[in-house]
Amino acid sequence: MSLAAKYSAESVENKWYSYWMEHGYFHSEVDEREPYTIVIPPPNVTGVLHMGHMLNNTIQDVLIRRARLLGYNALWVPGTDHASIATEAKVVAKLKAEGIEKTDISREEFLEHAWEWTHKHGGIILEQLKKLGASCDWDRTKFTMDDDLSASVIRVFVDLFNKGLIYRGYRMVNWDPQALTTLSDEEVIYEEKQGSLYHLNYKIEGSDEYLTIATTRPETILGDTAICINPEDERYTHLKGKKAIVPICNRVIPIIEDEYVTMEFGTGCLKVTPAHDENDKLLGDKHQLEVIDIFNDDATLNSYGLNYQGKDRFVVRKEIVKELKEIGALEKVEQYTNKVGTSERTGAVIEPKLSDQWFLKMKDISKPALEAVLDKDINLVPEKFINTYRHWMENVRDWNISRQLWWGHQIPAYYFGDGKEDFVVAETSEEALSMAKERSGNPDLTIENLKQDPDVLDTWFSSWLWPISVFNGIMEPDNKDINYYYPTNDLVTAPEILFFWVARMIIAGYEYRDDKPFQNVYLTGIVRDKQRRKMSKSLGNSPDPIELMKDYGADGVRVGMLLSSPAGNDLMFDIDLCKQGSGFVNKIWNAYRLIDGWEVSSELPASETGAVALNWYRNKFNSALAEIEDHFSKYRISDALMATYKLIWDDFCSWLLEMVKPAFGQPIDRSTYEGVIDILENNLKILHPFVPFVSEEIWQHITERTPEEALIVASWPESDGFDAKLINDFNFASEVISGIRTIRKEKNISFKDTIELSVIDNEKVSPEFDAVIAKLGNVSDMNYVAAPLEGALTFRVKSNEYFIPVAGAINIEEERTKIQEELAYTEGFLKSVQKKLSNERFVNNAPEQVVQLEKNKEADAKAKIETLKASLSSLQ
RNA sequence: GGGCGCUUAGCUCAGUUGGUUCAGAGCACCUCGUUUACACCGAGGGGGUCGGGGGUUCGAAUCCCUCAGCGCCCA
Repeated sequence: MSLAAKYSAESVENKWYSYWMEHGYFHSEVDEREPYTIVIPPPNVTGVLHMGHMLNNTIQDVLIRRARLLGYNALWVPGTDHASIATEAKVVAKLKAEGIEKTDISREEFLEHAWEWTHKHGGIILEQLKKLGASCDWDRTKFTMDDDLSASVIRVFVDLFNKGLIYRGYRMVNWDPQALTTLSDEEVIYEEKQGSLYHLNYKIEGSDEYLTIATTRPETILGDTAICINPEDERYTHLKGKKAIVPICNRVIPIIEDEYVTMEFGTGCLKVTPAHDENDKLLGDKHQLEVIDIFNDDATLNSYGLNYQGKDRFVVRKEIVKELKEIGALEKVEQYTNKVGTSERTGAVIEPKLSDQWFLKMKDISKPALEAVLDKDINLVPEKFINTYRHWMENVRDWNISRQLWWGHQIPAYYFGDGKEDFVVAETSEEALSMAKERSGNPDLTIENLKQDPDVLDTWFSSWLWPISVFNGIMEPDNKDINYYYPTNDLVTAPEILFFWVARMIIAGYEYRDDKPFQNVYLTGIVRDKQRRKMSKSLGNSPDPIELMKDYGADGVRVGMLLSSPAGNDLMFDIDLCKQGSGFVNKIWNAYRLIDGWEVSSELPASETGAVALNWYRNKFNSALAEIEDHFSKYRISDALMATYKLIWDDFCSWLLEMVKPAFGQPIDRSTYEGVIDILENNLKILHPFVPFVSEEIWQHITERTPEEALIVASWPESDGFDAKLINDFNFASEVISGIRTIRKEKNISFKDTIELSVIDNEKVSPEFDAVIAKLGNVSDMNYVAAPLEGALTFRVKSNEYFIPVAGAINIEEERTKIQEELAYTEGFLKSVQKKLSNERFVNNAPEQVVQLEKNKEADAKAKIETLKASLSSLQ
């Protein structure tokens, strides 16, 4: 049966993925082997695969497949995240399209819709990962809102509350007026926006004088409760202790003094609006100022907005400026660029807002997590992220964990009265009831009297438990899975969520397991397009991964993704890389086609050239394997791939196969053939993590295999060392072959015509590869000679000189020029080496090795010069 | 404003504590070749004063200073 000249990816991929699934190779159970575990960074349940997923899941699959081959009990746990705000936004939008407002339905009804949506779209992304070849243990697929994971979240909340680490606070938070929820600091994106700086005049009470303040937000003057000046500012000394009148609302407010005010900025006068600016709030607290919130939750103005009540903040900004101008309170307007916080999810401009929220105290709980990374108990790859991590952890702020949403884990706090402190925290409502009875002293309380806090927890408050909760390690802290698989080995994720997620998982790990959640964190780059733009839906610059895999095959895309993705560096995605990937797959395929097409003869004696070639490749393979292992140990996945790529393409295909290839129409001897198959099998093993499909296809095509013999569960080849001299000798031979090829090309000697080759062997090279030289150079006779051959073309490798006699006259002038150029160059080189060697300080200070190397260079150059000179004189 | 990092061939990047083949790879490019696995091919080739300047050293892409440009994080 002859194989197709082009590898057909799609049918092969489906065939082997099903085969792997059927035989349960991805599934892991606790056994006596050493575990190797990865938990997937759970993608949003309703998301679809994008290039970032492609990259980090390809890396994870490479790691897990290699671990499987290395004999570990490899487990890759897949799953999805409920993505509170993102999913809720999608459901709200969907309902809206159907004419249903979230505000018109009950929480229960809304959640029904949300679950329906989740069941419909959830898992699409996991199906897409299968196309990529991801060898996850799908029997263990988890979702952050599964019953056991939800129970874990609630238990942790209650526990932290009981430890006094969770508190309720009236704090300034980032409010998204569109989603009507708070956001964590990390969910706020600061964008530079062109705005205006308005200079406004405030009348001084009891005088005709004015003072001028500068603000970017004139609508907030209605919430002003003070003017602040710097006590050192001599311009305003006379205003100390006086009062100012806010324009429009005519509120009389004190003029306070604080060093906080920068005298150089604006006018040196600051309006203080404690309800709408974090710094103003601090000032307000310090000076005990009144707090006036002028906004409704959707950022329209409330009754403090007077005639602007009910209008949106940006509308009011325009209108109020107009009114201020009319009443003469607008001094001037300047162009001003400032950074405005916007919501990562909705894009709305964030409004600082004071409200009751739940917080987690971070300072003490995060200490072990900081130390773990600084002490290298946990390795960040690349290391440059350690600094960033430390900076964040040393300045960590309390974590606002409540969100005004419905989709997520509802906060297990139950209110039994109207007072701010009239609540209890418990895992169940029954428990809450008995606690509430005790707290209130009212034994007649019923479940109906309890009102659970309507907020849900920040999504990250469930995903920070992920490496523990997927093994149910919170609810059953001593179960055999958590004891065996935890801590996990490698985490592969994007640097953008180093703090959101990675740092918090580390914190939770030490708090709940007293151990790190993972040993190594591999931070991938961000996938960008050729113009360095981040790939995004809105830009439409992101290729559809599924389409890519159709065009280039999953293996091709995997190789394409990995070819240029050093850890932590952004990767400029270029579709040509996938082309290169599928080209590589095709190359592997065709190498096998060649071997598969050979007729094998048991009668033929073992070929000597074949034996030499096989021996060389085994050594070369071992040396490459050592290099590949080294790259893997440093998480240099793309370098490991490139080393594999070159080994297969250059050494295996271009050299080995050409060396052992039988003449046209001739069979190959069995011994050589078996050697090639053995080598091919080892190649497939090291290829498998990168290109699982084509490697399994070929592996299974070589011979009939039982399920236990599948490539996916084969053994990673073991290196038994290599002979460096042998590899060097081969390199020398390959230079000779290159020399022959160059001459053939220069002189237009067809490869079909045999040549004779004579050599003056000054280097005393091992003749081991002479047969190889003869074969690949199409040399009929190879002679060792003592004197130059006259009338022959020449080339040199080191101090060896090679002669190829040709019919017809040699252009002596041309040959002389060529040799003279080589001579001039070598003499120049010798001079520079000798200069170095005659420098006493070099000889005395440099390590012996380095000096010896220079001496070797000198000797080599001298030998070569002699050869060249001899050639020249023979050309006289 | 504070912190971190980057700048090496046309592009994307290696270059490990300063010292092995006058600085490497892949891609791209140029030339030649349809030789019986593969044109998603083969053989060969060109291309960098390692961002600029200064310093330390026998020796610097590598260490130090400085200037310029770019990026990221935090405020």
